[in-house]
Amino acid sequence: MDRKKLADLLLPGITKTIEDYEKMYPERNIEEGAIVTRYAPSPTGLPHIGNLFQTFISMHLAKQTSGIFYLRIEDTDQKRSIENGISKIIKSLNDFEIKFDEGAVSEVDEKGSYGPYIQSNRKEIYWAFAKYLIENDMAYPCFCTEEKLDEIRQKQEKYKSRIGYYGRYATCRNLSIDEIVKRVQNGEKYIIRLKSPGKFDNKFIFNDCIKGKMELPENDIDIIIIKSDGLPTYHFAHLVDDHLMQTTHVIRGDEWLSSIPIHTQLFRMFNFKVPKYAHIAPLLKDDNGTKRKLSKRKDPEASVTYYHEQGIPTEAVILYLATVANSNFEEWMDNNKDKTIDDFKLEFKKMSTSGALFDLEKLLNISRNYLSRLKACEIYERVLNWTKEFDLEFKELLEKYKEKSIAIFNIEREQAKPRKDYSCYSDVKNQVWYMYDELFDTAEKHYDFQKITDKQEIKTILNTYLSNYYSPEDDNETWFNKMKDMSDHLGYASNMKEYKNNPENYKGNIADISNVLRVALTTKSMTPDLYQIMKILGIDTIKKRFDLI
RNA sequence: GGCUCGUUGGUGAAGUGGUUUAACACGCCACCCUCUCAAGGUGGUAUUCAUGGGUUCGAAACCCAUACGAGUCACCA
Repeated sequence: MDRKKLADLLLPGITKTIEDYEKMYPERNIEEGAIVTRYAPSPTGLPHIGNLFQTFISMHLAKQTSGIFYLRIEDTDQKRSIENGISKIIKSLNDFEIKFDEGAVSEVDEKGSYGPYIQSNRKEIYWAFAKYLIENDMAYPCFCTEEKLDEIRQKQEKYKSRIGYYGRYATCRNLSIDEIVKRVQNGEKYIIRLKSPGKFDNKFIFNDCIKGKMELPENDIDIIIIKSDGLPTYHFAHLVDDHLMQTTHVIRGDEWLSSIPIHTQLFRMFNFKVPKYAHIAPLLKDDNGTKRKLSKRKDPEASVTYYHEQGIPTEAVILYLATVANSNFEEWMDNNKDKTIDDFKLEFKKMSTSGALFDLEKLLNISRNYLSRLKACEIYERVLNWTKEFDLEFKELLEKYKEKSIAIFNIEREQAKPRKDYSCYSDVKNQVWYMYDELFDTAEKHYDFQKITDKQEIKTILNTYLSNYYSPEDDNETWFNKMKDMSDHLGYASNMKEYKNNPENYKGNIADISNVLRVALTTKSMTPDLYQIMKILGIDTIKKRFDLI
């Protein structure tokens, strides 16, 4: 029997050849320098923030070079797949404006002419490629059982050799064709291994787009390319898919870096052009002084649903990830206020070679800035949307008092340097609850009076203000002048400088008076502009709240 | 254990041999601003770039060693 027939015996029923597949997928019509890249998750769960980071980078690079960003589903480990995994992945990325030019669009549909994009539908393609290797004596069947492999491993550990199926440990490597045929006909189970031509002592230079030049040993391990379930391993699928789909840049987590010897070897054995690789360092978390990879199980902020629940705008998350990707992004954004993130030129060279600590505080700061630049009505829509899922009580108030709510959100907003009160939608209620009678009346109140705490004096101030000074029609300036007048009248300094020079001449100052009004109305000593708050609350509410003191 | 990568402040980092007495941003602290807070303004916040050697007139940057950290070594991706 010759090798061609042997290949047929091992991987039966395959009619197409590599050449056939090459012809099926025409060369991509893209410009010089365009990046074709992909996100290739296994559908085992929702993406985490690290996946989002990676997809943001990939999509952005593809866009800025007029390239292609596609979604390929790596479901070759069928045990771990979850139900509707594909749709869930697509949806949660869509929330962050991560969109694909081609690839899977649901469990059953896809778009683009380089598919199928779901690996479990590509079995015969992988087999055709594996057959080619067998025919050319570059792959062979391995009959070793799990126990046998265990035995080899133990022996290697005992003699402190490198672990793996290679060299003299690769016992199935030199089986004769006759013997293979015999064992196959006996019904023995087998998998297909690569006959690695590499030598561990040979080094080669690899140039990563992010990590730069490094020296790596050749791969000499006869890795498995087709598993006993007939599906390919990651390494082999990567070769076949990224070749046929004409990926120019493989952008992925740096846990793959050590597989580079295998991957480049595979491409060379087929005489295929090796794609460029960019290995992204992971997002890290400080865990009692040591840094470790952000983990979905241990860290709530690692999961993308966290941002949804907290009401952190997805735009802010992306802005933060952009600054982590290229730290000059923030400065660029500051200097290019008229441009959007899409105009920013992301560079591999500026990406960190070691992982960055994930800084939630910084993210919230970015979020605060982002929200401060939105219009009051936009804030209203977004907060309302968020409450629909997470705070029905507040949702009803927002709907009932739409105009008023927008007015509240507009306090100190339309100015050159707007207030930055909210870092996320879930913050909003805590900041403005006292503006709604329903919430104020039922709240347990802790009045935060500061300097003036004497009940009688407080009452005097409130009554004097209401009967002699307050008028709902006053504009800001009039309102403030009246505050000054009242301060003078009651023996408090209306001029802060004056007060600082001669504090002993006064009972206090205008700030103390303002504090009394502020706290009586809101219970809080720190709020936005008091004039505007009073304007929105209205005379009736003001009276009612003063009466409570 | 083998292989590989990394180590600049509380954080993200800029920086690839000489206006660096280390940019910028977040955080923190102080002060300022005709109401508080926020914002804004001003200033402070690494005598020093993991440690030890070396190269050089000159090093955070180049070389070597050590320490520490990370990744990987599956019929998982």
